[in-house]
Amino acid sequence: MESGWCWEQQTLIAELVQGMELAKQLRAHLNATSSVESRDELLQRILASYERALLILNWGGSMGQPQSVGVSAGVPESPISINGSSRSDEFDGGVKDNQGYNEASKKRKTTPRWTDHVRVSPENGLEGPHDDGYSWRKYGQKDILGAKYPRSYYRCTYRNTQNCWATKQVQRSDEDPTIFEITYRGTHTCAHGNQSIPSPEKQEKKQKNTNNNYQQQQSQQALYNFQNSLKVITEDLDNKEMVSPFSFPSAYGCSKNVSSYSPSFISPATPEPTHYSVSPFQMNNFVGAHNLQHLESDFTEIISTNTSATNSPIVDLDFSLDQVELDPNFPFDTPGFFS
DNA sequence: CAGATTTGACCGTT
DNA sequence: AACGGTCAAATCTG
Repeated sequence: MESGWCWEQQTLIAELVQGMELAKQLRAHLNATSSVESRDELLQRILASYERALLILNWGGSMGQPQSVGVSAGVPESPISINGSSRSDEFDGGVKDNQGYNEASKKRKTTPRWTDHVRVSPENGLEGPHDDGYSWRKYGQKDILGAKYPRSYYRCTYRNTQNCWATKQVQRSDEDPTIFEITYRGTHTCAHGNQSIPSPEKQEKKQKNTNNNYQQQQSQQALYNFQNSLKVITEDLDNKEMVSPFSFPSAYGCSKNVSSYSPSFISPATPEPTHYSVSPFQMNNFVGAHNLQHLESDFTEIISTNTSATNSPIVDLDFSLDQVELDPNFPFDTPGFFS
């Protein structure tokens, strides 16, 4: 934690360089008779790479706030990403009592939180929020004041077995019942969730229909289709940090604290605002879930929707955000940085 | 029978 | 005191 920036610099450079390389590859593909898939993949990887780079810059630079946001959001489950729904980060956490005293007791308060809005199209036969690739277990439901529909509370199925404290709340929109507002809290530290990436939602669905078979098989295809069917609701992004809720990159790590969890994967982001995790795989994989429809969107949106990296095994590298600051001397002129 | 869901009670925060 | 979030016993499901 102490010497975090160095790593960030390296990561930033690495991300940008990677993006450049991928762009070159894509260019080559444009001439060749490569498949659309390969181009898409390259494209997504490029976007992901730049997104991570921006995240780094954003963190460092701005307002010096604990942008837990991004991180946290990062990946936990970013359903969003999958469908590209918007993520309105509202982390409540951090700043205030981020001093880090009693972690346990303040866990809730400091846990980053972000909200996704997912619209389910009737034609898809999906009645609830899509599945975000993780396994959730409902632990409560409550009628919320002023809300027409009750709010459902879910926690990771592996809370006990893998000490995964990710939770989410699902609330159906009053105005448009086809829209579900999903608020995620904490990030997954469990190893699951990846496998079944995007399957049509299952949790809410369970309550209504019961067919959750197709999870894994059609994951990819389903994901793609599902994405297109979901409507992204973007709420005043202006107010949001440009930080992507999701994952990111690699590097933050100058800090050593490599996760306290034993497994080789860990969550993309820990509940503590000052923690960030990094997944080596995310660098290359998470993009998969990103979707094309964002291509036309603006930068902000792209950034805010990222996601899915939820799947890959993750290495949790904790580090303190407080350490992250944009270094005025950052070597942007590093060779190869922009070429 | 194990695991998931339901639901009223309990607790912390505001 | 009200509200939101979580717990946990009862119940359901495969």
